[in-house]
Amino acid sequence: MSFRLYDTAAREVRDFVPVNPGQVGIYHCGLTVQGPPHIGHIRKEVVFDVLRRWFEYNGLEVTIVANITDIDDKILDKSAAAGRPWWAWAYENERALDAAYEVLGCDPATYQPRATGHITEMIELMQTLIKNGHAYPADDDSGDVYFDVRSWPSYGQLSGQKIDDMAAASDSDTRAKRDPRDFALWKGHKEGEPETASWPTPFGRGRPGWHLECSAMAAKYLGEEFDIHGGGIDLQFPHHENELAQSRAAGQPFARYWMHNAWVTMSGEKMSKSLGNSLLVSDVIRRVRPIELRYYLLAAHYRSAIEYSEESLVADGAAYRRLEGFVTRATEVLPDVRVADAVPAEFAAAMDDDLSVPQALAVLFDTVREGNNLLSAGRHERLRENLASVRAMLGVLGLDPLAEPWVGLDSVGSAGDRLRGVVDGLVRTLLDQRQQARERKDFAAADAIRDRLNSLGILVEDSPTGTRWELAGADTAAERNVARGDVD
RNA sequence: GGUGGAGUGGCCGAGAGGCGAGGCAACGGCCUGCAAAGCCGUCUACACGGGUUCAAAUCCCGUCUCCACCUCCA
Repeated sequence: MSFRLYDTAAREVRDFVPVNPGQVGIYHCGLTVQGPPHIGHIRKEVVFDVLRRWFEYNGLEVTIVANITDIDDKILDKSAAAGRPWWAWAYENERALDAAYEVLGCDPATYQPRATGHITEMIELMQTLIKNGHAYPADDDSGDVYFDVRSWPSYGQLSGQKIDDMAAASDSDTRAKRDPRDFALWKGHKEGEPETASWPTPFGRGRPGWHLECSAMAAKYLGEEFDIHGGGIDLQFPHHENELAQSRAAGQPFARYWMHNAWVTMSGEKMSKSLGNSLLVSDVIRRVRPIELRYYLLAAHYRSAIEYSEESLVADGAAYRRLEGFVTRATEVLPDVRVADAVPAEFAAAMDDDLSVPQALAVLFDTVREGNNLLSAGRHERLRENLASVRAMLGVLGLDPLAEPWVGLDSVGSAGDRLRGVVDGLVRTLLDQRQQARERKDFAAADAIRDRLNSLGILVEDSPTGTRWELAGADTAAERNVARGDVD
């Protein structure tokens, strides 16, 4: 493949060359599980899911490691405020995050290591850094361990900043620091913090500084040199800058490419908790189908901010239903079409160019328009190729309505299957009566049946091959599958 | 103070010297008993002021506005 990726460190698009031919190792920062995920958090997951799918389409073997930061200041603060153990709080939010991945059709990471499970690796890394002269334990008895930024000349290379222009680090007390910019590798245990939130080290009891875990875990699972390190753009500094400094100072080459996605903003500003809960993934998927939310989050280029609005979310839902509608109608005519092995060259070229999803979507929409024309013209042989191609493109984006996880009734179970059969049978009975009315030109009666179904939230659509019905605004893929049927 | 990004048609959103990206909405037409869906068409935009060029949304200079990061952030 001739994939090109914008590398934050180089500030330009670079040819992608993996460390090991045929394989890709990706590390992206999961979440600090201090609360349930909002749609900004999950955008990152969707972006990296599309990246993974594109690599897999191209035959590469992909390993994805996404950390879970399950101990930090905010987790301690919020769990204490809620009167719950920090570990219960963190784990509950980790499960909410996993549920959000799943509902948006993101394949799980190869592994999701937790910070608290890698204390030993962090201690080893600190010892290496101290031995190399790049870190030091605080000489008060705080138990803190700091990275010595002055000892690392290229500190600031990722974010393009000079040490002397930076503000002092505020993540810990500055008294014991040699330079105010030094950052904490390890935070000594403080009075009033739970004993369970501290671990023994040669430097005293304490807990991980945020940055250290990623250096330790990335090296453990992906090796000392790996392909892509990613996350939200805000992580560029300080988090990724610090990771890079730690790992390089410990003698590791670390990531070859740095990939950062932009924000979901509201009213032009970064999303934050003050905006309330309305944009939690769990809440938004009550208003739009998860697959439409996925479309919304991937339709813009990953390096462009998405300015959230209810209107654009709804508009993108309509755009997705245009794609889905074609697949549905064409599949009714040609039920045995398989997904094509290859996507159109123009689509591939767009994806290869730094994951240019907007241009790839333009190719997809053009192909769908052509497909709709073939469908009306009854040109089934060409339609067959067209549909196979459309589904291949949708598959790369994780949006094929006939592929997992969007199809299949596993989550509904046999009771749901039976219910679907019952509902379909009832609706079909009414639609049969409507058809009889239409045949005797009693359009008033026919329209009355349709209006009645509409008022129940059932959309009725006639086509040359029969009448289709569908539940309007179904909340979930499972529900939609339950509540949908075709009548010949 | 330092670093980086952005301003595109009613809305969303690509592009980065020359052939109207794409989507949503609206309007007109075709199709339909009527709808819906689909198709065809219409709406010729690039913050502002200069400049370079045969040609500028794109390059240069200046101005305005907005946003992010500067050690808790996806």
